[in-house]
Amino acid sequence: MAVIAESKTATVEDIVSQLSQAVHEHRLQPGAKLREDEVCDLFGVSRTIVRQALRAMEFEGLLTIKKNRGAFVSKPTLKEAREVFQARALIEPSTARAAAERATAADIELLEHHIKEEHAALDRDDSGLALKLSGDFHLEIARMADQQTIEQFLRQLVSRSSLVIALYWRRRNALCESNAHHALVDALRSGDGDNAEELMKGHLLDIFSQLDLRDRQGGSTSLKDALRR
Amino acid sequence: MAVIAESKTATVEDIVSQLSQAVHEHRLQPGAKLREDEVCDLFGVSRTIVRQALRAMEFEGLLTIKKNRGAFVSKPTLKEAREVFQARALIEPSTARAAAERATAADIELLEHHIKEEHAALDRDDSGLALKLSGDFHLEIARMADQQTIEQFLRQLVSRSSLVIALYWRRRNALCESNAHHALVDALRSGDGDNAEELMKGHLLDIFSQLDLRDRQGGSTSLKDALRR
DNA sequence: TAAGCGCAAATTGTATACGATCCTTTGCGG
DNA sequence: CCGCAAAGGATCGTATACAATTTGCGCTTA
Repeated sequence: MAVIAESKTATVEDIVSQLSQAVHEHRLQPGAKLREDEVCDLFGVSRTIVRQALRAMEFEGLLTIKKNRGAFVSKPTLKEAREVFQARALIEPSTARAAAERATAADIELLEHHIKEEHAALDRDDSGLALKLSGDFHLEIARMADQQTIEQFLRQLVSRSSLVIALYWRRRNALCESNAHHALVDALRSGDGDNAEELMKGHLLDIFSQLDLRDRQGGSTSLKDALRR
Repeated sequence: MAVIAESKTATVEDIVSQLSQAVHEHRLQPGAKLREDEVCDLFGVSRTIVRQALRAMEFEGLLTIKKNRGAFVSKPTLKEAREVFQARALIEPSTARAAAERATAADIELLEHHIKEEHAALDRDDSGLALKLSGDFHLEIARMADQQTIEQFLRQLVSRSSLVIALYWRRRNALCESNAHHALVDALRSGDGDNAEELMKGHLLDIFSQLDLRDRQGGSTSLKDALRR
């Protein structure tokens, strides 16, 4: 786990931030275990702080804490994966509409800068960072809509989306969704709420369609079945 | 329902549940302070457990923890109050539609039982309990829709709605919204998704229209008194 | 009398020690 | 050789002790 320790004592927020980013960028894969002592050593704090951080990430859906077993990066089930994107499809289109009606020039510039960074990350083959920036793009739109409650929910959904993508994405390399983001920015700039709403709806459907969310009859995950080929 | 200290050591969930219920029923008013030692004595556990419970309630939006100051029942601002009901208006209608398409006879019976309890509580002049049951009614519908992610969000929204109502409700005594709930159950029973969606939308608008936009100072309540009923 | 300063009490934040639980391994018996 | 059980180690859960911060009171002084 390539997380850098802080020179001075890290806060709960520092730990949550760094660990979250590691999950978002798929440096920590679903199922990975986070031992408390290990995190303590990495950040140079006591277990009290680490446990607060892990608990916070559990609330966000990033971790699953099993009693007396430890904290693990969540592994969303197929049902949860579908629910995440159903919820996003329910929330984000109208949020994009609201954003279009409120977007300032500075907002647009920020989004364009965001897309540029995303492209740069892809050019560097840093698909993990690109994925995180892609998520941040959606969050930025929610922020522009000036709906903090929705934004908070969306933050959780984007986090879980990252886990879903780690588990169910078909082609790991191709993340060619920047066109959709460009089109969205255009709609936001022109204040076209209808268009922004439709584009966002289509964009989410597009992502959804690229997930392999078919029922895997191996849901049993029986070891016997898995070994017989 | 027994409140006050348990004979055997209470768990974090016990404390969250009882404190949450106290907030939902307005026995704990927005702005009330929850001192850690006091909660410790009430439930007979150490501060470690109490702090976990308070932190969990903060994540749900019920409490606001100020560093080195303590935990207080949240006081949603006017903007937050609007956002809560805007979010509910966004989420709940489609949830009601999904529920209508999936409702079983047992589900309908449960909802009717719920309404009966709510009426009984109102007859007993226990408006606090009636309010909580009213919120649970909405959560029950989300559960019927089989959307756990949405249900989880709605749980937070219902919690915050309780705070909003405590602060901004016009007529504290009159909670005559059971008609809307009855109509909803009828729509759910007949599997009429369109109607359920419309009824839910209207119901939420109705509640929203009864909120008072003037600023109001909420009285503080003693924790001990609030938990003893 | 009102304002300002400072110390003490109360309250929360953090670290650590101890106890409980779970998993692995090892040893014995079949 | 295999299966079951007990012991040991590793890890987490809880309580308590100590440190840091805030708050409120009382004193002083203009």
